[in-house]
Amino acid sequence: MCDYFWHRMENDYGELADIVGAGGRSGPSNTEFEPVAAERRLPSQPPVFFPTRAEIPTNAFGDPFVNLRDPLLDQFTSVGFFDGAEAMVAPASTGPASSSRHVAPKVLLTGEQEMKGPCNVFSRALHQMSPGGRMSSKPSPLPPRLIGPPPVSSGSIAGPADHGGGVQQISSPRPPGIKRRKNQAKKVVCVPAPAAAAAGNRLSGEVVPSDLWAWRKYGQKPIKGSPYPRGYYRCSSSKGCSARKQVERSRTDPNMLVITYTSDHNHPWPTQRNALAGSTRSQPSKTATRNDPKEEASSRSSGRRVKEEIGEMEKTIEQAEDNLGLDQMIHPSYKSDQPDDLFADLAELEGDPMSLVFFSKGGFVESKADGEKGEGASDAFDMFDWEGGSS
DNA sequence: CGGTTTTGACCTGCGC
DNA sequence: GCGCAGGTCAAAACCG
Repeated sequence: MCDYFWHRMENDYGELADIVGAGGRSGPSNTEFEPVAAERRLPSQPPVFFPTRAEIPTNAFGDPFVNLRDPLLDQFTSVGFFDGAEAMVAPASTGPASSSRHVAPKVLLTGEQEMKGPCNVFSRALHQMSPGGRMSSKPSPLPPRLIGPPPVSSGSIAGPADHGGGVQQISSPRPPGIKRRKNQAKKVVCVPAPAAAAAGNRLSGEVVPSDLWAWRKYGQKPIKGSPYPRGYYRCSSSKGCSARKQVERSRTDPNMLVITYTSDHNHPWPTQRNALAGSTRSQPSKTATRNDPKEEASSRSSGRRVKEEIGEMEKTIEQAEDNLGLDQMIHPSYKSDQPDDLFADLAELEGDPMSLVFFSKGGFVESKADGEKGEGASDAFDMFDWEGGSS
């Protein structure tokens, strides 16, 4: 019942807003997922640490990753991380702290390997991952491919072998009823939907996870069997880049976003974020689907609040980025049994630059289970549970 | 002006 | 071959 919670707080708030918002409107209501509680989520000193990109191993896509179970398809697959994630936001604990439980994720590796232990162990495991995505039997100091401007090959970075060779392999058969169009390299990332958006606020869905690359939305489709639409994005950093991603809410847990990356980038990391016109829509366009005016007004209000809070955090983060010469930041690791110790624990982890953030959602998932949220809704989290043994 | 999102239409893979 | 569903295109509108 754990999730990693890397939220990049930048200006492209609208990227996933529609996926999130659409789900919030049509999905089950989760009233406990109120807009971000600023005092809990946004400490005066954001607990962020800044490993250099050279310290993060990457796969053939140039992204850090491990293999996790695809929560949508119930399969193991290579999972990329939001290496471009910047700000992190602690999940709002809706239940009493004493009943909360923070658990580090279980990392499921290709080849039935599993790795248990604290997040720091996980981060070390990342060190040992080969760029091809398989767990190396021998620890290696650093993978050949490093984060940072990746080498640009004449063709794609990954190369043909990466697609055909099953780098992003799936180790279990696809369940019936879910078909896949092509045997295409994919990596799936499961992240919590922003809390405010999960509450059904379309406009407050601006608080969205993002990554280093610049994406342009080119389509959205309703998916059969799912109440949530799927958004289609392609890389807009470079013309001719075939990298794409799909974003949709998890069917098993509407509070989770499932982001599927396909193809690879054929260009270096963008040195500058796309904060261009049109990318920061604060309100839906005239052609956008309109909500109930009341709902919309309320959403706008809460969305504004969240955005203001994010703005403060963003300043600190960007300042840190400048100091370190980074385009983006990587999150630290976190594991705690007491959610209130969150930021204190983060401070203790500062010495480990390879640590990655894993915010457990266990506490409030449990509290939700006591309420209107069914147990089944946390399936996606169970898969990542270190200690629950529920996977 | 150059970027974005939205959205209906069209294309295409897959199962029957 | 047909139909369905997912994926993509492209025009229109929006945004800074």
